[in-house]
Amino acid sequence: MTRSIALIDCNNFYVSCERVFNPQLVGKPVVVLSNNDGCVVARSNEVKAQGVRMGQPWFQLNNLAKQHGIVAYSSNYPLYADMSNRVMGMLATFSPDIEVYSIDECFLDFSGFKTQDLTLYSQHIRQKIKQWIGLPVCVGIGATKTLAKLANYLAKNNPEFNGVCNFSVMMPQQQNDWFSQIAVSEVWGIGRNLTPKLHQQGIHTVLDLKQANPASMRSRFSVIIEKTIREINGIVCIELEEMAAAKKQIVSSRSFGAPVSDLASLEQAVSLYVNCAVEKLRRQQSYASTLFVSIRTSPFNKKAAYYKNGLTIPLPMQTDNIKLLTKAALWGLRKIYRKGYKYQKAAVVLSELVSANNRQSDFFDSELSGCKSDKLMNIISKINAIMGKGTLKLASEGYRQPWKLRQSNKSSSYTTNWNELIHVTK
DNA sequence: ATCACGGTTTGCA
DNA sequence: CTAACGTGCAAACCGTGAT
Repeated sequence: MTRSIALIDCNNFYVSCERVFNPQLVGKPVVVLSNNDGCVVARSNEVKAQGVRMGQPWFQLNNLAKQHGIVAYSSNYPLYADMSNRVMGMLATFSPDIEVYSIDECFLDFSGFKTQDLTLYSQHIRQKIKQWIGLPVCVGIGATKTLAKLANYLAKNNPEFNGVCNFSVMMPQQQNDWFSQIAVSEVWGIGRNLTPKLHQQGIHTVLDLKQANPASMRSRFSVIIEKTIREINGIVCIELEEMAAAKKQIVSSRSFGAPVSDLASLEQAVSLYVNCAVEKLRRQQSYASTLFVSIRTSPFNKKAAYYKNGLTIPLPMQTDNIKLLTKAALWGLRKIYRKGYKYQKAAVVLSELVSANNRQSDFFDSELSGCKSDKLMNIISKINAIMGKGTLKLASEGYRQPWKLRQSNKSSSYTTNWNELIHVTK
């Protein structure tokens, strides 16, 4: 049976979220910046038209921003996460089979639905999400996830589709016409490194890739590209994954708001990152076997000396205990710390994760795995979940945090914090 | 010659 | 006033020592 898979993608998601609560921004050039107000991570159409690239450092855009009056927001992740949950919750009512792919994208399996009805059904979905949440979305439909992604790309970039492109009702010849107009780099899984290599092979458009030989492309590149080619030809190789698989590795890394030289500040930052990683670890009910801690100076600063180092620490037992993990991380940090450098970033990685039911119990079952501290951990997690992140924390995180993120223009957390709701009326 | 390993780099979104 | 460039994950790769 031919499948029908839809990809629903929010337009310029972060920018659109800001516009919901600040409608004067509609029609104006708006960007949202990454952590530390470093790079552009979301652009309104007006900004894209100016040639601003995804991931471009904000400081490089000073002149252009002044010239065109570009409004820049610091990223407000609590707001975007909450808006995303609302969208996903609504989408789940339109099909029983759903994969939340990213904060702004979602696959719905419409297999078994009448393909002729899907375009109208998708228009209905768009209209409801606009009406109830305020966000604009586009829908792409195809026989595979890769085709759904491509259909979505067409829906986004060609007004004649009115936000919905359905390959399932399109003639093959017409599909190929579109494919011949889309650059191969737009295909899901074809990134900036594969693109020039494909160009060398004479593959420039999606149609070129569709007609390439999957087997020989596999031997030349990888199995990934073989799957991609087959998917463009309508053969499902990438299944819908309704249950998010447990992560094999959990990373918490962040750049500092200002360079840091003293060990004490690094210790605070690393403690916070361990906290953050452990929250994720416990949410997926896993235990870590090793912890990796690393620090580095800025690779961009040519005037100051560069230094980076990291250390993998095997843990005496599989654990989710924040005290034990913090202790290990700080021990590692002190090993790799060198005086006299301006550090810009630290990271904590938990790996060799095992899920709760596969966990090996410790023969000696010491206090570390025992009930006492586990109970304390559970209580800390619960209180933080109810009262807000960071309500309770280990003292090693520190009270004043001069190294914390720069966020010079963050909007209010309108939907997740009562105290910030007031700003809506100001 | 081949494998398992760990650590590092690459690639992608 | 100046300097200022993200994060998270997995797969691929690569050197090493063991078999």
